[in-house]
Amino acid sequence: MTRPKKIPGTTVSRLSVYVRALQKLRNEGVVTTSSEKLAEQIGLTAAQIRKDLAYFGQFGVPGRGYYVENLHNELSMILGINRRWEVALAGVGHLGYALLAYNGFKKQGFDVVVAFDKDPAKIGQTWEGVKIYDIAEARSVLPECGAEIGIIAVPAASAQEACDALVAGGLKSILSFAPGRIIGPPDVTVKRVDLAMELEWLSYYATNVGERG
Amino acid sequence: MTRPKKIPGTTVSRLSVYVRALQKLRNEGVVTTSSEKLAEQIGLTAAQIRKDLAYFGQFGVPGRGYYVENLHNELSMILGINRRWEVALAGVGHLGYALLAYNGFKKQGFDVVVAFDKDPAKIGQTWEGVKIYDIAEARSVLPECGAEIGIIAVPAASAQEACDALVAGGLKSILSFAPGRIIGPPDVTVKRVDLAMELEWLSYYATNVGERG
DNA sequence: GGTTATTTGATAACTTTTTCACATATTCCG
DNA sequence: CGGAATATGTGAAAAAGTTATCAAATAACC
Repeated sequence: MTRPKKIPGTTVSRLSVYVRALQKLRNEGVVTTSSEKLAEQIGLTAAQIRKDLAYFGQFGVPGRGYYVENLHNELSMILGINRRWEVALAGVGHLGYALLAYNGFKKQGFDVVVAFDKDPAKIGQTWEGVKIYDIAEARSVLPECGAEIGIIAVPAASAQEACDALVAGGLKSILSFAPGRIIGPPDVTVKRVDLAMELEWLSYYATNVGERG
Repeated sequence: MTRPKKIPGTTVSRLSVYVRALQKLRNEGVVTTSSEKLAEQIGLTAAQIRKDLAYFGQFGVPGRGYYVENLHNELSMILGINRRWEVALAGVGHLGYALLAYNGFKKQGFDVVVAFDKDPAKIGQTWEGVKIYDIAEARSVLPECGAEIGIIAVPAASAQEACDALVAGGLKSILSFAPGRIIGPPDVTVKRVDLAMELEWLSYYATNVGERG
């Protein structure tokens, strides 16, 4: 019903930014804002914001702007973050543990409820209230614990295996921190974050000064 | 000299992907490849790859393709990763420690050589061979240790302060993992990675099934 | 050594995304 | 209650980015 046109991925990304900005305003007790003010707060253009919102409906009041609380609720609903998401974590190395303990996830409604690893020394333990299972058990464990999103934080060499295991457990949304390509079935969304690549981006702009900044 | 046109950011991002793919081929002993083969390996179109490369020069041989080693070297040079980068880390919490210990950075030539924190219990210690200083000392410590890139892994509330400290120490390239906007001087490049936002992206596509995947 | 098969690099066509501009709707204020 | 001010939503224009096409260049083969 809320899908008359195809939504650009860039718009979806910005939706998160809008929600954050609105969260901040809401905490500060601000009742209304405008595309102009939001744009300045975020560092975008007002037209961009209005265009993005227009994909999903009409949320503003001409002459007045947007009601912060209302817009925040609407966008949260669109993003699907007006609820709690249970998350499964594959890989409890340094990075995995950091993600397990990361408050930013909980704060946004993402709860790691189960973890997997290959290391026998870790399997069976409970870290930060989260029990660690053998990744080979993902298929049987996952359906019971309600997790819908998976995070892969294993070394590149095991990433595809971890992905396969999570998919076998029924997950359809996966965020991978492993370098390298991971291939899943067409009905599974895999999003990658490559930390080293982000640094390479900086390296480029530091090397070719003047291109930007 | 290698800057006749303005390079799209998307192209720069893909450059990293190309370098990774070429690294892999090189390790496998492959001598030549083609835009077609690379495209299939990566999951792009051949035209896209040729277009991207065309921004920087001519690297291929008609009728033959690209010499893997040569192209890898050329692109590494363009990205500025044909050298070692020394990195300063602000924030040695869970995430900071994970980044400190992350092998993926070292593998790509990024070396964390110094760390900062506010916690008196950590200041003065050495973790993973990296000494931890008071963030307030960044201004004096940084110029001596040669770091050119900074990574911010502190809570959102301290992020701007950490950024200011790194900038005061002379850094011009900063990667921030803190949620929220960070503002630096115009000559400083700040790149953000917001982990929770990546999950929200998944949340959107999981909620609005059919939009993608 | 010439002919055929490849594959590039460049240009053109197309698509997507962003910006602009304004008519329209609503509030605010006297 | 009416007029001025404000800010939305949208259609059109501009810009950016992607895909398709093809002539030119090189290599492989006979």
